[in-house]
Amino acid sequence: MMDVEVPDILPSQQDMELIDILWRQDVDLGARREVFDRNHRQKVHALQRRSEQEEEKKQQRLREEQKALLDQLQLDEETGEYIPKPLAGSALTTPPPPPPETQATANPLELAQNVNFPEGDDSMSFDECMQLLAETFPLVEDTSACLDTAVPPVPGSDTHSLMPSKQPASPLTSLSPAPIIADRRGPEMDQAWMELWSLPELQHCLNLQMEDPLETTAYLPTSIPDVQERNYPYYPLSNAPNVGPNPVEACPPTFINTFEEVFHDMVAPEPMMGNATLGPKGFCDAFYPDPVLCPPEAVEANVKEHLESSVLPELPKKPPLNATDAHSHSPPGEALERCKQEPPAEVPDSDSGISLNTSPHASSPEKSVYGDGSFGFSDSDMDDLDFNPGSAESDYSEMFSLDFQPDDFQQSALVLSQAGPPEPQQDKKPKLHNTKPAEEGGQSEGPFTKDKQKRRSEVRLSRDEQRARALRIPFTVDMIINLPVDDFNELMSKHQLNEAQLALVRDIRRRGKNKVAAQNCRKRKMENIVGLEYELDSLTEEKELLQMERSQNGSSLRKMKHQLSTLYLQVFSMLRDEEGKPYSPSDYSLQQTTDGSVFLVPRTKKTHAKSKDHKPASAD
DNA sequence: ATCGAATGTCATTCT
DNA sequence: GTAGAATGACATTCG
Repeated sequence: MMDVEVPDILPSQQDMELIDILWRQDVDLGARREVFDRNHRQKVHALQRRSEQEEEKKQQRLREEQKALLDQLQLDEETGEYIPKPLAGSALTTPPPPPPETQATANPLELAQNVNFPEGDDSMSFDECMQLLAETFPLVEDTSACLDTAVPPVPGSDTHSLMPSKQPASPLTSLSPAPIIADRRGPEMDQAWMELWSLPELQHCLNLQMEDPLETTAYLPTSIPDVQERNYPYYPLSNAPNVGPNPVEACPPTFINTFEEVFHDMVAPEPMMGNATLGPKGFCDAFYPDPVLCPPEAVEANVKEHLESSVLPELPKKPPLNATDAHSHSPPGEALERCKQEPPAEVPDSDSGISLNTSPHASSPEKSVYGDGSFGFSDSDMDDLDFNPGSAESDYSEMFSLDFQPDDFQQSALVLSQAGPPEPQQDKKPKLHNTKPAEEGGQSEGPFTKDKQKRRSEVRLSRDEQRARALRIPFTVDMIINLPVDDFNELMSKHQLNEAQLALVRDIRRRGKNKVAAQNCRKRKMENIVGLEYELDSLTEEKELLQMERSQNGSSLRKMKHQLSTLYLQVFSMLRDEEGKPYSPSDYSLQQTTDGSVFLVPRTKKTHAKSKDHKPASAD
């Protein structure tokens, strides 16, 4: 890349005089001498020679860079967004997108700072530069604010510390020529930029970038603020804050000359694709970092241009009022807000009507026009509507005329959030088809692959919505399903619905209620299963406890029996008859009555013993 | 291609 | 008798 290191060997006096002569010529050409010191002049000289030698190299490299910039966009299939590809080793590799605006605004400053200047020699010129900025741009105060993103605010003469002379020459300097080139104002440059922006390739890239302008800002060429500041009087100078220290004063003229040559080479034969990665939002962000300062005409013009070039060709029959119109006819401030808030490419065929159930009232033109049109159609839904003659919607539609327009359709507009306002018959089909290209393009499907379940349930619901729309039923499905029977009947009586509509409404109500009932039933079933499982567990535990207790009782019983038998024999051995002989345990047994008395009963003659030997045992 | 889970829908019965 | 709830059975979708 550009070798801007100062050679260690100081030039001779003769060389310095020669360089001085050359330098005066440069001064006569408009360059400011105080910016440069002797080393700079030496660098200038060396760089001039190198630039001549490497001119061909640079051209080739720049072409490759342009190609690489085009390849920097990678479609994230998961989110459907274009995200930057990490380009390891490439000088154009920019920091990760997350705060794009910050990066975009900080880059010019970094570019200016990355130029390797001897510290201290440029402090004066930098102060002058800042002073010039302050005099030129009324909003120069914001410059410090912008600088805050990269370096701490340094007031007054301390601004020279902003020049990070310690930093090596950044490859960005050589690979981002535009910021420096743009500093060379002039009609030829204006013309070059005008031609650049009018190139079809650039517009094509703009269209691509409009798919996700938010990400695009990460690719904003660092030159954009300078470009719009200097070459487009159309844009106000209010964006000067993003410029930071004016590179034209902070940069050696050889840099400028070199890049100007390169720039001309780039602009003339082929478009500078590096800058072409601007989408409308990136366009707006780059040129008008402050939303208030962004001229809505610029946003509107770019949005229009994009929509006309990329979106509208896919909409053979544009609805009477589409998002483009809404944007175009809305106040400029709103247009800007939309420019910043929503990707324009998603507006016409956005499948985000997913949340139709959540907002019953259309609050914006986009919602009323497109939100109800998409209904979160899935491909299967589209097939049902368009290619499946046996589908319910088709049945209803074919059996009865779809020209039904309730008398109080306008009155019931408040309940048409889901069904949407009545549309002319011819608008339905094209609108349904319009949802296809975006889905097939993978742009709108990606984000929804994460939420398939939710999407699916809404798709289910949308089938009845489609049918209701097909028959021009002036109620929302929610109303049809959830209204109490009295209110529902009252609503039915208010509107003169034909037989098919009534049947559909009742079917919708039945299905809706049955759906809820099925959900409740399954929920109950699951709860029952869970409860039974819990009960089974508790019963199993109780059974184990009882078994344990039983075994303990058994062992205890055995122990007591053993003790009892021992005691029995002990007692029995103490008994003596009249002759003093012990009783035989095989012939007699001890029995105890309820009152506690113990009797000796002969075993063989139990029946008689009770009546005959009622004598208490003489236990000693 | 197959399987299982989740969900929607229909038919039937019960309240 | 009707509407709604409950539920089994089947279909559909999707991972």
